[in-house]
Amino acid sequence: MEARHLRYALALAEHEHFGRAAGALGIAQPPLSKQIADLEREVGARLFDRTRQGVFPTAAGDAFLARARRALDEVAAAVVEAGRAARGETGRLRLGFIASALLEPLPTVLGRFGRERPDVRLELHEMATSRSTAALVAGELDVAITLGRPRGAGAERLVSVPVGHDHLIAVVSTAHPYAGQPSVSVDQLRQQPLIVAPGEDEPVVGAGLRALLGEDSPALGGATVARDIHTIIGLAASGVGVGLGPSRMLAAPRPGAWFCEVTPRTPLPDLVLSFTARDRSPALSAFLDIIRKNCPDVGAALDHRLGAHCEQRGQDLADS
Amino acid sequence: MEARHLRYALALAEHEHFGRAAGALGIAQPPLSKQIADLEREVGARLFDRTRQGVFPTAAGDAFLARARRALDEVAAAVVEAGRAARGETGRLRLGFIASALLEPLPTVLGRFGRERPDVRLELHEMATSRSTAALVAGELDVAITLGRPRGAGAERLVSVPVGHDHLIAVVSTAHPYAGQPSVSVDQLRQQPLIVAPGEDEPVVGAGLRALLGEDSPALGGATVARDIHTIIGLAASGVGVGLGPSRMLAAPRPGAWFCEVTPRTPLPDLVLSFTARDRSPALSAFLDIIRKNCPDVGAALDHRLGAHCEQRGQDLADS
DNA sequence: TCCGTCGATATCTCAGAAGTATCGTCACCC
DNA sequence: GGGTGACGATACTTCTGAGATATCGACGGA
Repeated sequence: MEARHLRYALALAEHEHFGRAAGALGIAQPPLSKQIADLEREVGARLFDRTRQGVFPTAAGDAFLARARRALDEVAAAVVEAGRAARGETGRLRLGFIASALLEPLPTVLGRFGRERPDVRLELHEMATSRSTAALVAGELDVAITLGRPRGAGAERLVSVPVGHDHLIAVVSTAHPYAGQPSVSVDQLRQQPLIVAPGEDEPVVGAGLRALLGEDSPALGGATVARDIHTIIGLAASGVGVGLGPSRMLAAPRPGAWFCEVTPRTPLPDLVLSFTARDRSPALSAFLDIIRKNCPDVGAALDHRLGAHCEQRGQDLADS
Repeated sequence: MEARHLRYALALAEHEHFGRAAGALGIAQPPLSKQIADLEREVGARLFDRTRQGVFPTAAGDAFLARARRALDEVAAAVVEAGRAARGETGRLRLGFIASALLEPLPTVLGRFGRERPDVRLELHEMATSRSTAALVAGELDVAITLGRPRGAGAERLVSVPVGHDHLIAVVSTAHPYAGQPSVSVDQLRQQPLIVAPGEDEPVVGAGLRALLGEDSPALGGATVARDIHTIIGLAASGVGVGLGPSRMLAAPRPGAWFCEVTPRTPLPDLVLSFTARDRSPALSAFLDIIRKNCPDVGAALDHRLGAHCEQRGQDLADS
C-alpha cells in the first residue's frame, strides 16, 4: 500500500472515468487499471463499480476514500509543519534565566519574540546560574541567561555572550536619610542594616560584597536576605534597610523607593546569554536573529563568538 | 513522497539507529540512508540529527513524524473501514415503505437489523408504492416495501418478493352492533359509513373496494378517508364508522376496537420487498441475510427470484 | 449488425528501490 | 597518539515493478 494507490483512487473517484483520471494523473489508462486492481486486492474489497454510465465508488470505496483523503492531507500538512518548524516558526524555546533578568533584558526580548513568533511555545524556567548551565549541557534547555559566564562540567561546549553590563547600586526608602543623595559610599553602607540577595542566586554579589565591605563587617552578618529583587526594593522602600543590587533595578522604579549609586563604582558580573555550540533548535536561531536585529552590539558579539567556534572547529579539522 | 518514506522515518525515529531500523524494516542500511536523504531533500529540511549517541529527530522531524504517524494510522483505518463497509457492518440502508408496513413486518425486521448491525445508519422514508419504485430505479433507495409488485418505468430492473399475505378486515367500536361478531358481510358494509385509506396510498384497496361494493355504493361516496391506519382504527373505535383495512391491522390492537373478518374473504395485494437487481449495497445484502435467517419462506422466495435473475442473465449471455 | 467506447489483459521497457562493497569520520582505548 | 571499531554516506550493481504500447472483450447505440 503506497501513497500512489491513494492518489490514483482519489483521481478515479473525481473523474469517474479511468481514461480521464489517468490523463489527469499524467499516466496511461492501463497502469491506472492495474494499480486500482492491486489496491482492491490488497484492501480485500471492490472499491469501484464500473458501469456504462461511469466509475463510481462502492460503499467500501466511499469509506476508503474518506480516510485516504485525510491521510494525504496529513502528509501535506506534515511537509508544511516540518518546514515551519525548520524555520523556527513553530516549536518551543526552553529558556532558563536568573530571576533578576526579568527586570531588564527579558521583557523586551520576550515581547518581541512573542510578537514575531506567536506559534513558538515559550517555556520559561527561573533557575540559578549553575542549574542553567547543567540544564543546557544536559539538553534540557535551549538557551539560558545567567549571571556571569557559565562554569563547570560541559561549560566549554556552550557559546556565551554578555548582554549589558551592571554595577552595584543601593535602594532606600524616600524617608531614609540617604534619600535624595545621588550616591552613597561603602563606608556609609557599613553603618546600615542591609538587604541582599542570597549568595547562590547572585554569587558574585555575595562574595563581592564580602570583599567590598570587609569580611567581618557587622552589616553583612545581620543582613536581610531576599530572593526576589522586587522584594528587596519593597523592603528597602518600607524602611527595613538599605537594599543592594544590580543597576538593572532601575528598570523597576517604585513610589517610596530611592535609588542611588554606590561609590566606588563596583562592577557586577554581566548577564550572559548562553546556548550549546551544537544542537541549536530553529526556534533558538530565530530567537538569536531577533536579538541580532534589536541589539546590534549583542548581535556583533554573538557573531564573533560563533565565528570563533567555527574557527576552532576548522582548526580541529586542520589538526587531524 | 510515498508511504515508504513515512514508514522508514518512523522506524528510524523508533530505533534511533540506521542499521537497526533497516534491520527491523527488512532492508539493508544503505537504502534506508538514501530514502531518508531523499525525504529530507523533498521536505526541504533536515529531519534527523545524526550524533555519536544515536539518531534523533530535529524539531522539524518531530513535527513531521507526528503527522506521518497520523497519516499511516488513517491508511490502516481506511483498509479496516473499507472491509467493514464491504461486509455491510457499516454504511447506510435507505428504506422506502408504505405506511401500513410499520404495523407488521417492519418493527420485527428493523429491530433485528438494528441489533445485528448497530453501525449501519437506517434511513427510513415513508412513501407511496409509485414513489418507492421511482426512487429505487433512480438509485435513491436501497430497498422498498410496497403494496403489490412495483410497476412502471424501470420496474423490470427490480427484484421483488412478497412478504406475507393480507386480506380485507373490518374494525368497529366495541359499542357498535357488529362488535362481538367474528365477521361482517359485504352486504352489511354497504349499509354503513365507512373509513378507508386514500386510493393513492393503498390503490388496490380503493379500486378493489369499488369492485367489491359496487361502483355506485352510497357507502363509498360518503366514506371517511384517513391516511394513517392507526387513525382508521382510532376513528372506528370512537364510533365514526366501520374501518376497512388489511389484516395487518390485527398487529395494532386497541381498547375499544373490535376487529372482524369480511365475508366473502377478499385478498388484498401483498406487501412486497423490492430492490435493484444490480447495485446491491453490502448493507442491503446484510439486510436480506437477516430476512433469510428469520423468515425462511421469504428467504426461499428471495433466493428463487435471485436465481431466476441469474438464469436470465445466463440466458442473455448464451444468446449473444 | 456494425461500430465506438471503455476497462482489462499481455508484453516490453526502464526508473528506481534494494543489495554489495567501500569510504570517511569520529569516539574510544590501549 | 596511533590503532580500532562503529556508524552513516557514497559508488556501483541488480532486479523488482510502475508505466507504455498494443490488443482484447463486453456492452450500447445507431
